[in-house]
Amino acid sequence: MASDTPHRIVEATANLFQRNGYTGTGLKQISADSGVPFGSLYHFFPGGKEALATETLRWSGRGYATRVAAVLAEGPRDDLAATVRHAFDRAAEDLVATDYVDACPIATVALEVASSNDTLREVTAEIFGEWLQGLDAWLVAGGVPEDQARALSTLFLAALEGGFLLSRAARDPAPLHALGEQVAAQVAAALPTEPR
Amino acid sequence: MASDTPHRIVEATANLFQRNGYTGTGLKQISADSGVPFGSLYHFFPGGKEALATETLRWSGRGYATRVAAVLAEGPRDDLAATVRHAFDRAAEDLVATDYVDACPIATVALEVASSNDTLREVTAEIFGEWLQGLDAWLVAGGVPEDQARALSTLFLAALEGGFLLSRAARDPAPLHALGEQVAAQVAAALPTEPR
DNA sequence: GTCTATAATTTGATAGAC
DNA sequence: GTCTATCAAATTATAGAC
Repeated sequence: MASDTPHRIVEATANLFQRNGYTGTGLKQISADSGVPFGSLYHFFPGGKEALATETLRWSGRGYATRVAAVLAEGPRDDLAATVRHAFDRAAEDLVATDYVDACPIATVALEVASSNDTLREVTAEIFGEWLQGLDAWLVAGGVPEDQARALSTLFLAALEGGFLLSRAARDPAPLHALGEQVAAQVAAALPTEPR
Repeated sequence: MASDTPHRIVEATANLFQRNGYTGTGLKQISADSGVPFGSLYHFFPGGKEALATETLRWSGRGYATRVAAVLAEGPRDDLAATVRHAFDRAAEDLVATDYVDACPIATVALEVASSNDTLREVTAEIFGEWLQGLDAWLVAGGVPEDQARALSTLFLAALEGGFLLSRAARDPAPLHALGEQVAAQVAAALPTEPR
C-alpha cells in the first residue's frame, strides 16, 4: 500500500487537468508523468479516460473543499467579512506563488465538458453543489440568515471562479483582491448586527 | 464579397469553441462545419490554428461586447441596479434558450490556454481588459464614483463568468439570477444618492 | 497483474495537382 | 487561388506476451 498506483495516476491527471484541461491532456502523458505503464491506466480505470476524469474530478473536488475550509477556519470567528477577504487574498497568493496554475481544479474541465459530455458535466455539477452546501453551512454558522445563505455562497463561489479566470488571463492578482473586498461587503450587509 | 470565406471560417470556429473549447476543436471539423476546404484554412490563416484562434477570439470578443452594451442600453437610465439585474436575467434567458451553450465566448478557451499558450492567453487578457474598460465607463456614466468603478466592473464580469460556469454545469439558470441581485445590490450601494 | 506493442482514428500541417 | 491527398505525430483503446 506504500505507493498507491491508482492514486498516483489520479494525482498526475489532476495536475495535467489544471494546466491543459480535459481534451488537452493525453493518457500517454498521464502515463509518463505518473510513471505508471500505459496499460495500467486501463487496468485500474476500465472505463477509460472518462472514468479516470470522473475519479480525478471527485478527488480534486474533495481536496479543494478541504483546503478552502482550512483557510476559512483561519479567519476570526466573529468577523465573517474579514475571513472572506482573507480567503480571496490567500487564493491570490497561491495563484501567484504557483505561476498562475493553482486555481480551481474543476472550472476548466467543467467549461470544456458543459456542452460536450453529459456524464462529466454532471460530475462537475455535483462538486459545485457540495461546495455551495459547505459554504451555506459556514455562512449560517457565522450568523447569516438561512434564506440569504445560498445567494451569498453563490456570490462567493462565482466571484472566486471569475476572479481565477480574470487573474490567470491577466497574470495579475488584482481582480481576486478586489473581489474579496466586494464579496466581504455583501456578506457584512447580510449580517443582522450590521448597521443600516 | 457576398459570402466572405474567412468570416465563415471564424464564425464556425467560434461556434465550435463554445461547445468544445480550443483543444477540443479540430481544424477538420472547422472545415466541415464552415463548408470551406481544408487547404483554405491555411490559405487565409497561414499561422495555423493559433492564428485562427486569435482572430476568432477577437471577433467573438467584439461581438459579445456589443451584445452586452445593447442589453445595458435597454435598462432604465436612472436605475443602474435594475439594469444590472436585467443584464443577468437576459444572460440566463439566452443560456436556457440555447440549451446552455450561449455563454461567454472567451472563458473556456481562456482557462484552457492560461497555462499552456502564452500568445492566446494574452489575447484573452486583452479582451477581458477591454470589456472591463467598457463597464467602467458605463458605471461612471451612471453615477458610480471613478475610484470605485474598476472594483464594481470586476465584480460584474467575474460574477457573470462564475454564473455562467455554475449555471452551465448545473443546467439551472438560478445562479445567474441570484448573482444579478447580488451585483445589483453592490452597485446600488456605491451610488452617492444611496441612503446609508 | 504488469507491461509492451499495436490497432484504428484523429490531430495539425504541407505538398502539389488543377 | 482552390482544393485534394497525404504526412508525421498524436489520440483513445485493445490484444496479448510475460
